[in-house]
Amino acid sequence: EDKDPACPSEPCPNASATQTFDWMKVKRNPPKTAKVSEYGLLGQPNTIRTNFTTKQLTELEKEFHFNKYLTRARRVEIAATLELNETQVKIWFQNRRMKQKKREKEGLAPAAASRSAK
Amino acid sequence: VMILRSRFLDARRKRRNFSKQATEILNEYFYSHLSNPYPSEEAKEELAKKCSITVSQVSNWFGNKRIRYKKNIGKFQEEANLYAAKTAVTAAHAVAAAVQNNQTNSP
DNA sequence: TAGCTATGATTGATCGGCCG
DNA sequence: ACGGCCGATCAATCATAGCT
Repeated sequence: EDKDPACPSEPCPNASATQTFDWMKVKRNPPKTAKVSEYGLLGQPNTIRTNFTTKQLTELEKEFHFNKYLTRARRVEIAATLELNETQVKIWFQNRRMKQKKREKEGLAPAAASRSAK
Repeated sequence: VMILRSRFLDARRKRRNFSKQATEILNEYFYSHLSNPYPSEEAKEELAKKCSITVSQVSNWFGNKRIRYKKNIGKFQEEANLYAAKTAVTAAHAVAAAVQNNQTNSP
C-alpha cells in the first residue's frame, strides 16, 4: 500500500535516531495582511493573525447567507464597511465555504449527534 | 480584547480525549510514516473507521501531531522509539513468516 | 483545590494546483 | 500572465481534560 522509496546508504549515527525530514522544516511565510507600519516605526507588530471582531463576523456571516460567493463590487463594499482588506474578505468567504462543506458532510453520517445534549 | 469573547459561541468545543487504542493506532501510523506523515483521504477514512472517530478528527489529529512534533522533536523522542520498536517487531514477524514460507517451498 | 501540561478543535492565512 | 477558487495544511490560540 505504501512504501518509502529511499533506502540509500544512510550514515545514520544510530539506527533509531529519528532524522529530520523535510516536512519538519516547512515554514510558512508570515501573513502579509496587516498594512505594514504606516509610520515605519517598529517592524514587529504586524505579521500577526488578525482577530475579527464579533461585529465583523456577524456581518460576514449575514452576507454569506445571502451569497455564498462574492462579486468584486460586493467585496469592495464589505471590506470598506468592515475595515478589512479585500483579501481578508475573500479569504473569509473561501474558508467559510469550506467550513460549510465540511459541516454538510459530517452532518449526515453522525447518528449520535443531537443538539439536545448539554 | 473582550470584544472577542464571542468565543463563547463555540460552546461546541466540548472535547473528550480519544480512546487509548485510537491514539495507539494513530501514533502507529504516524511513526511508521514519519518520513511523510500525510495520510491520503483513503487512509484517513480507514484510520477513522478503525479509531471510531470522524475523518476530520483524524485530520485534526495529524495536523496537531505534525506541528507539535516538529516544534519539539526531543519531547517525542521516547514515543518515537517506542513505536519504532513496535513496528520493528511487526516487521520481524512478517520476515519470519516469509522465511518459513520460503523454506517450505523452495530449497 | 490549585497549577501545569496534554490534547482536540477552531480559524485567519499560506501553499500548490487548476481553470477561465 | 492574472486572479479566484479548492483542498490541504500551517500555526497560533482557545478551552477543556487529566495528572501532580
